[in-house]
Amino acid sequence: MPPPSPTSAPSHHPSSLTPPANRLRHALLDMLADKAVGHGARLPSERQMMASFGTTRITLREALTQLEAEGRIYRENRRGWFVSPPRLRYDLLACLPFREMVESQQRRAETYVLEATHRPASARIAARLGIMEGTPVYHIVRARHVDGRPVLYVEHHLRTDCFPGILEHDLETRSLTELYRSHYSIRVSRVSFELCSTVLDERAADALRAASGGPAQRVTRINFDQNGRAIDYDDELWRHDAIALTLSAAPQNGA
Amino acid sequence: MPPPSPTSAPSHHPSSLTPPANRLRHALLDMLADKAVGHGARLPSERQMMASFGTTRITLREALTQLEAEGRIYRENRRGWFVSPPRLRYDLLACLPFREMVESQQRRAETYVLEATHRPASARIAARLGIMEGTPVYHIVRARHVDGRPVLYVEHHLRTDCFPGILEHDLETRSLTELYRSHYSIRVSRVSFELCSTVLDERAADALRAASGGPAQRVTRINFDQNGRAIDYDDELWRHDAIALTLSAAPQNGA
DNA sequence: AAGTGGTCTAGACCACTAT
DNA sequence: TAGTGGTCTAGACCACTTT
Repeated sequence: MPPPSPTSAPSHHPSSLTPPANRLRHALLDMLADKAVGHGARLPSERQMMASFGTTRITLREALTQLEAEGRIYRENRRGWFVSPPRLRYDLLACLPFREMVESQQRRAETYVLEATHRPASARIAARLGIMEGTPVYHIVRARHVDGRPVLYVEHHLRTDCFPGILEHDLETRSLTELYRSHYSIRVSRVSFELCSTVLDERAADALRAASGGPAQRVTRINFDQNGRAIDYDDELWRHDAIALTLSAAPQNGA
Repeated sequence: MPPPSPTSAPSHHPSSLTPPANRLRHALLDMLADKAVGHGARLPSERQMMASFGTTRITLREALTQLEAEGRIYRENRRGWFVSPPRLRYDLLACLPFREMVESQQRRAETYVLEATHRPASARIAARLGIMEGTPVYHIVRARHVDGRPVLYVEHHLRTDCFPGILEHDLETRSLTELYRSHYSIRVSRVSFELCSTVLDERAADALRAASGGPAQRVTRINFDQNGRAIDYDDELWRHDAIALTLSAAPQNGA
């Protein structure tokens, strides 16, 4: 690879066909692949990379942002750039508790409760749960880590009439669906998802040590019990490079 | 916090508490909401906005890129910025043909065939179809538009032994699954998805009048017939602001 | 031909993290 | 306190789209 020609006299280097940003991207890809930069490893500082690749901050950052969008690297707010670990596979219909899902893939799970209160249901939440606006619902907010990296910010909204006193339980260790079954005799018999790609809002970004506005995958989910009643509504925001959603089922068309 | 006095005498405007980029974002949001800028409407040119908001090109572009990531606006390559129409709802298990899905939401569908050939299966494709690497497969590439906007780039890979001569049919008007049934007596009885957020590669970007590297939602799909045999493998790249994936089913856990 | 977005240069200051 | 990423300024040239 040619030395990063210093400012003047770029002369006749062979590889100067591709524009700088793209060359930069490939150079970075080489760095990710060739070296022993394992998953989660930190990249050199931007100023170091700037110097070693001979570019501007802005151009470098564009290349980094591109790789971030591709899901190959990620950043922690004001802390630097890191190599993305392989995506966690999230089987939507397996409905495994988070810990089991993570551990079955030989990875380590942690959960932190950020909030566990009740509050009146907003219009949106009430609509999804089929209750009156203003009815109290339990509001549980958690951050979940994989191998020490915070990747998921969830807000759960539970019908209080279904789960009286559920906030008293240990919500960092136990799975909600397991509590539903063991303490309230409620089983989830149908789930309804909506998925779309967005960005992290400030609260989520905060919990994930990310920059607000970073790329995210939203997974919202409504759980129904054996009587077809909506019992809770979850709003999940994942760091977009951290998961691959999977799904296998029979199609439901009448044809 | 001292007002971020922008160079020359902007005087004493009240809203100078928030940093410029965020103020800009809100100003743009106002523009999207307040005015009669309907879905698909074009935004003013960057230089115009630069002037009217009193910022730099780079700062402006950052705000625009942010709104793009949020799915509120999108860009067409070198043509400008546009207001995103509402997301198309894509029910993964309904398995409706594209045209029906779109038209049932009161929108207009168009399909263009970009390629219809056969070629030896790559290792990845062979693995997904359960065939030997190098076995020929049909390769169909299509671009699909909603209300005149290209939003989906798909590559289909079909087992040639299942669908001899399928390339002779009209692939712009007819749905593949309908052809499977009517001409080959093959029904899709199971589907398997993998979803993740990525970026548009050059070919997809080209077909979607987008910039390569723009945000995208990948949906890959394997269809199985009534005998459990993988019959085709689709790789879909959507403009990420164009869809919301939905899904409703019974969970599959044994518990 | 004019105007647009895409890309790039060469700096700067600030808030925050790490030491 | 030194170094980091986050943000911003003030320009420039090019390829492409549109008129």
